[in-house]
Amino acid sequence: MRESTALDEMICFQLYAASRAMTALYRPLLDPHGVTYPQYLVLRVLWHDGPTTVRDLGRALRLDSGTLSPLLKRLEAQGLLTRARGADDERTVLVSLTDPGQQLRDAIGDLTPALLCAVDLTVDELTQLQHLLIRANRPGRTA
Amino acid sequence: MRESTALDEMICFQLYAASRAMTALYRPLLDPHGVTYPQYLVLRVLWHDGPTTVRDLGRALRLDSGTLSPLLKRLEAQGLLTRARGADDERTVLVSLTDPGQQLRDAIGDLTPALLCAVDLTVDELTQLQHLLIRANRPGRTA
DNA sequence: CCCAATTAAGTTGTGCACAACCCATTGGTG
DNA sequence: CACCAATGGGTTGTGCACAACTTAATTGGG
Repeated sequence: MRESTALDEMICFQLYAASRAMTALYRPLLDPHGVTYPQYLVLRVLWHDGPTTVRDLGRALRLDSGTLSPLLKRLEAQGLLTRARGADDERTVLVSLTDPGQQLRDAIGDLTPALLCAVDLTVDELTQLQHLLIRANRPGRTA
Repeated sequence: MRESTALDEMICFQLYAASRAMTALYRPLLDPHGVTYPQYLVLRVLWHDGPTTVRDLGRALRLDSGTLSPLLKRLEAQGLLTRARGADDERTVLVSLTDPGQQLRDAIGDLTPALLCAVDLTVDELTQLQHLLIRANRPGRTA
């Protein structure tokens, strides 16, 4: 049967499908607040770390400026954050939350319970999955 | 520290990051053949199952016609497949591989080895990950 | 000091993902 | 037969992801 249902292919498809299913779970929870899942991830970094450069946001989320620039522009247009050129280094742009951006943290609240009950996994299995994914995200030999 | 690095959030981000990292691994392998990762998934279904309706492709890949229609149109423009309205049911469209589409299977070959050595996981861990993802893709209580 | 290489953001173009819609065909049911 | 809900596929609009490129600022070496 050749490689029709080979191991790696299955894992890769499951990963791809699970990632899309996960954002689909977040959608109805975030939609009322007017933000998407990637936007929510950016906000989480800002809630946790305070004002952050575009470069550091990119490092944290593994996204480049081609993705972040328009995304941040949309969040800025919503009044959730501001962007300002760095004083010391004019190349950098520092992203800071506005008051509405800060308040959104409490408005959205903790999404954990809603998500946990939507997945058929125990807490142990989730922890296991998390550790495997973290290791999977740390590639071995890129060459 | 509130829910700044909560369990579910970490897993969801790891899933999101791992999925993107995975398609990034496929990109250089598929690029020379002129297909993307989602296009490759469609081809795999066709290689495995033969002519398939758009509806069944959507069920297999968990994608709707809004995603599949333009994707299939691009594969058709490349001469890799053809689309034809069903004879019995005029609503359905049957997707069939052309000869070049069939030959691409051998041209691309088995990508497993290249992918395995790019991930820092043992075969056992990959199997474990696969089973967890399969269960994660089977949601518990949607309501 | 000056210039080349590097870095930080942004822009452009392509393709995926999905919601919201449209339309034609189908398969009942009255 | 007439009607009507359901189904299959397509289109439109928005946003994400990324490659490739551009521009401006910075840094380091001669």
